[in-house]
Amino acid sequence: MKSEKISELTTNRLSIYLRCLNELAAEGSKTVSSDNLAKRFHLNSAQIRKDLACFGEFGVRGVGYYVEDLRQQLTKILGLDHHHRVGIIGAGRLGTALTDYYGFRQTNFEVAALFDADREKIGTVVSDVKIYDVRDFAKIADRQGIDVAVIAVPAEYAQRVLEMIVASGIKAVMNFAPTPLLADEEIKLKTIDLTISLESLSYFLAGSGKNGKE
Amino acid sequence: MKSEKISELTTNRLSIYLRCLNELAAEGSKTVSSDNLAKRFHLNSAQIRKDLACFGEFGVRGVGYYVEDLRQQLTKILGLDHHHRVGIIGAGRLGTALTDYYGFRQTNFEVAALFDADREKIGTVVSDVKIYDVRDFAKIADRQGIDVAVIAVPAEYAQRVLEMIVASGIKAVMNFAPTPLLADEEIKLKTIDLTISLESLSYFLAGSGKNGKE
DNA sequence: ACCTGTGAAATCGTTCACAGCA
DNA sequence: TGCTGTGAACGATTTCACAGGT
Repeated sequence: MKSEKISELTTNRLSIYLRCLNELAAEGSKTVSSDNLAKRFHLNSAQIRKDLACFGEFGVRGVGYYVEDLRQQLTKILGLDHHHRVGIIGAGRLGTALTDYYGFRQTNFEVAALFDADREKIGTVVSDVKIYDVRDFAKIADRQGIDVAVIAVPAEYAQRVLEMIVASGIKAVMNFAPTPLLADEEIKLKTIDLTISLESLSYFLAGSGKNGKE
Repeated sequence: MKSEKISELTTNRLSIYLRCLNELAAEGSKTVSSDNLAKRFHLNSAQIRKDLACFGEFGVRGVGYYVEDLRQQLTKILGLDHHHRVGIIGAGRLGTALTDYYGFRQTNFEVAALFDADREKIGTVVSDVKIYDVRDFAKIADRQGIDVAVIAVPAEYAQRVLEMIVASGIKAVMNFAPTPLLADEEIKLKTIDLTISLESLSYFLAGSGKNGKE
């Protein structure tokens, strides 16, 4: 085990390993080797061993990893044994679609409240989640115990919304606005920029013929 | 200029530069230096010059880059001067939310058709886009000139849907199902895995106190 | 015989530093 | 003087290859 900085690339892969272990557990497998795991997605087995070695020595030489044991370890490492409450700012199409995104529930995240500036929307309910006035964000976030915020507003408001979120003491933010945001070091900000992904497809199609692959 | 392989990290940054150039052009700036661009997002100016140098010598020593010229060059390189027609498979919350996602229109992408397996949905219209039977995908895709597919179905169907898409001759695919998919080399597959992003936030909150940042 | 854990090598990406042109 | 384009240094990540445990 090494307690140095762990790269996000590594933790992202842990998510993938965990999913696979959940499947293996459901299928009744008792053990699995890194080679075996590597073949499922096409990864290198050394990478899997290295990723896991960041957190401890979970394997047994000559045998592999015990599926159930590793599953529990990864669940704990990723914090998936804790419940989180999510507030989504922006009750447009995207915000409401996310409200009942199955991935949230699956991952122990619960959408507790939506926020918008539109008078028409405030007070209404979407998928059992109430839409509040964005000006009451800090108050509601505190009252509801919200610890994760999702930014689903147009790009031009995103930075201001982020600042409001940070001011309310929330430390984990997911941003869907297609613009890079600036935040302090202690905030975990994850931007999902669909426009960049689209333009990446566009680039591929423009130069077409040449290689693709993820 | 070097015609070697260009990394996706580079083309992703081109998207960001282009956005910025569009703003600069709107503000009436005539020229901009790499140093100046670098300060807007906090990047290194050498990286910007290197990224651009992959595609040609666009700058002028002592001056910088001509905003309008570079804007047009990048638009062309990213293929944003071409129109694309999108088919979305899965007319659930996510699929329909994407249907009128503003980023599509902005980027010269047009959602031409939705596809679903649910009899109730087939034949109805969402935001002026018709929902077709997924079994007719190849036929409709061909008739409508669809060249980009979006997978917005549950994870367990995603691989099969991808194979159907590839079989119909489409080369660019965006996948929202939280599972890594396998595709041939000549297909450009971009997976946007919200579950991994969520688990990344969860990991951060679990080990909290320690550093965040994008 | 099999499989992990890990140094060492290879690859990929970023940043530095400066030559060279306007 | 100001700024680009780029080789060289640096840093991060991946892969190789094998020692060592069961």
